[in-house]
Amino acid sequence: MSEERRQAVLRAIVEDYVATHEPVGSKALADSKGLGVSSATIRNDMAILEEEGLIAQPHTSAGRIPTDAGYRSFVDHLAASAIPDPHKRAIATFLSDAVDLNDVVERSVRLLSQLTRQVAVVQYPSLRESAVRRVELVRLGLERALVVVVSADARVEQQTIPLGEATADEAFERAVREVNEVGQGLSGATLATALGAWAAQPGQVPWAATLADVVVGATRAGTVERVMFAGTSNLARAGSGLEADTIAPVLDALEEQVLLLRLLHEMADQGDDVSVRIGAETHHEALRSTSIVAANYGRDTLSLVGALGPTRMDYPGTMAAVRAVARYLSRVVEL
Amino acid sequence: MSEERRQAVLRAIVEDYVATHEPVGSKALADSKGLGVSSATIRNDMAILEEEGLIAQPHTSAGRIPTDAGYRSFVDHLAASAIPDPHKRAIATFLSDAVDLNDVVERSVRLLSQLTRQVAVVQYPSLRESAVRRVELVRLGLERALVVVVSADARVEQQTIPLGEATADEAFERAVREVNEVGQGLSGATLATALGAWAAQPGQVPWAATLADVVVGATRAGTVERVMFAGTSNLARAGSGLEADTIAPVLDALEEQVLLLRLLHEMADQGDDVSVRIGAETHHEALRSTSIVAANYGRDTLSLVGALGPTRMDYPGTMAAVRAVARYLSRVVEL
DNA sequence: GCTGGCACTCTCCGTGGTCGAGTGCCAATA
DNA sequence: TATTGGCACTCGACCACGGAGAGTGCCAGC
Repeated sequence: MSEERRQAVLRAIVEDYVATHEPVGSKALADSKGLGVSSATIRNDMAILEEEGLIAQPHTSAGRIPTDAGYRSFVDHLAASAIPDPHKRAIATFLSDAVDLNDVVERSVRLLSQLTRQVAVVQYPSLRESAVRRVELVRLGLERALVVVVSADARVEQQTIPLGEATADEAFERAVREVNEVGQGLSGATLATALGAWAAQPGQVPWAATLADVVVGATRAGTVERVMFAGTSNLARAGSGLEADTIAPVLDALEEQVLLLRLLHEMADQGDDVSVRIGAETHHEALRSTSIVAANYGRDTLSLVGALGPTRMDYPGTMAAVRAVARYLSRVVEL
Repeated sequence: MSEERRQAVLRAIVEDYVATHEPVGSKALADSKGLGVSSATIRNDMAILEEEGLIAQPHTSAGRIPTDAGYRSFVDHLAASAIPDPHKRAIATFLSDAVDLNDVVERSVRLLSQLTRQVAVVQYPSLRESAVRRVELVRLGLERALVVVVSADARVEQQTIPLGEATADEAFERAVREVNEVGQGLSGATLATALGAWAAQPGQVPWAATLADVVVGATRAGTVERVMFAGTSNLARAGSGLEADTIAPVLDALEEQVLLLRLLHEMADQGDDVSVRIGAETHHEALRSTSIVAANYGRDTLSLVGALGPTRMDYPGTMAAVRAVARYLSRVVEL
């Protein structure tokens, strides 16, 4: 009753079930896979695996299917597999001529959804703290203005602020000029104190403090967090294996980006190369029958890419694709 | 055999079918709705409506369901209904404290999806032609740079350009300064000729023409067209009435924004208050069993908001909600 | 510790029969 | 002429039944 063989049986069950979407029986396993033992032996192993909670039968006298714990064990015993060559080429082609950060993210997410046939998720790279390059103010009506902050690492942030009351043109222009003079090239605490001092000057426009806050906020690390996703149709596609009524909550969870972000962050904190959450491990009711494979890319640990699909997914393939895309994204972003 | 009564019968069929999602028979109609005639009469009317192609029976001896043409007739004979008060209040609350254009769009789309229980779509307001306010260039590595164009009407566009070869810092800075001097405050053809002349000057950096193009492009009308959507889960929700296998193509169509944009534009061109495309009228295979209700908002005809759902949708309600959101959006955008 | 065999238990699927909603048509009526 | 009540008919939905087949657990033998 070798421990090894039982792992092999589990692996075989997972692979077969993922491929066929049908409970797998002892006989079929003994025949097709080259385990070299009879179906009776496999039945014994199955009984033990079931006691350990790794597999289950949907109803008496049906084949077995892996439980969440079973998938977990399967994934944990998985050796990193190579990235298929066609994928490599696809990635290189797809991402090579992106115009824009936005474009890179968009292409990545589409590509990943195609490679994995799952829902792909990419989190926008969040800022490292960076210096102010230029601040622009544009009037919107009498009492509002749009602040545009261009930072040294080529990010653009925009936000509107209330002016409180009508401000004369000269005062308006002067404020813009001064903010640029004071803030340009500064970042972090230095920037905050410099702009704070400026805003506190007597005779300053009343909205100076607000403006200062916005500029400081725009250059701080991690201000903007957005996720983009693609391939939601893969959830609904025939053979995804998700029940019709479980799809709606998943779509909701995706649109509720906050939820997804928190989850991705938790996963990133584990710091592995690629990390996997299976079924209930996501700690979200809506994602109970889905799994997420995620990896971070770039230098900091805040940039994330992942794929989401039914727990019954092709883990090795998905992990390889996520790893590959993460790697290429790193290369592009770290330029 | 009054023409009027037949319309009433059709209306009753549509309303009943939308409510129950089940084929409606002559007896049920005669009983519940106050048509004041017997079921036999209704049967006669139904026979005529069926000849006209407005209703059909899924199989012999079942009730009738409206065809696409039936919905069309129903919608065409519809009087504009009032916007329910709770909706009015919801809209006012939801949109009042938006920070940002992006924020307005995002809130609108979420709101509309909640009000209609359909997929909501909002197209970003596209630019009217506008003047250059400021151009910024940020180096990205040796051979690429990010161009940021802030235009007079507070839009920010960014794009990267190749520099072709390493450019000295002074030349780089000079180019930025000159572009701002030449372009600032100009728009349209004037801007194009001015920047064209500048780029053609002898001794100019090799990427001057590219830069000029980007700046001109960024201020042209209709450069950026994006749609944002929300409520995709409504497609999958129980009782949406869509078959599981028709959902995937719809999700694909949504992600393929180009397709959706073209369709919305066609609808806008009809110029009605609210326009409706039913089933095959969308001219897209994937949207064959869905309908779209759309309206434009703002001054120009390029800004669009709409709701997409199964052909069997609550047209009066959806139309009212779309109209309401469009109206409020107009108010916000036209500030 | 592995294997073959056997009895048992399920689900799946096709059959056949009943039920009832809904129809079309027709003759009678206002 | 339009409407109505009545009647025979059709066809899908539902249910019960039963056989087939896949898969299991257990046990005795190697």
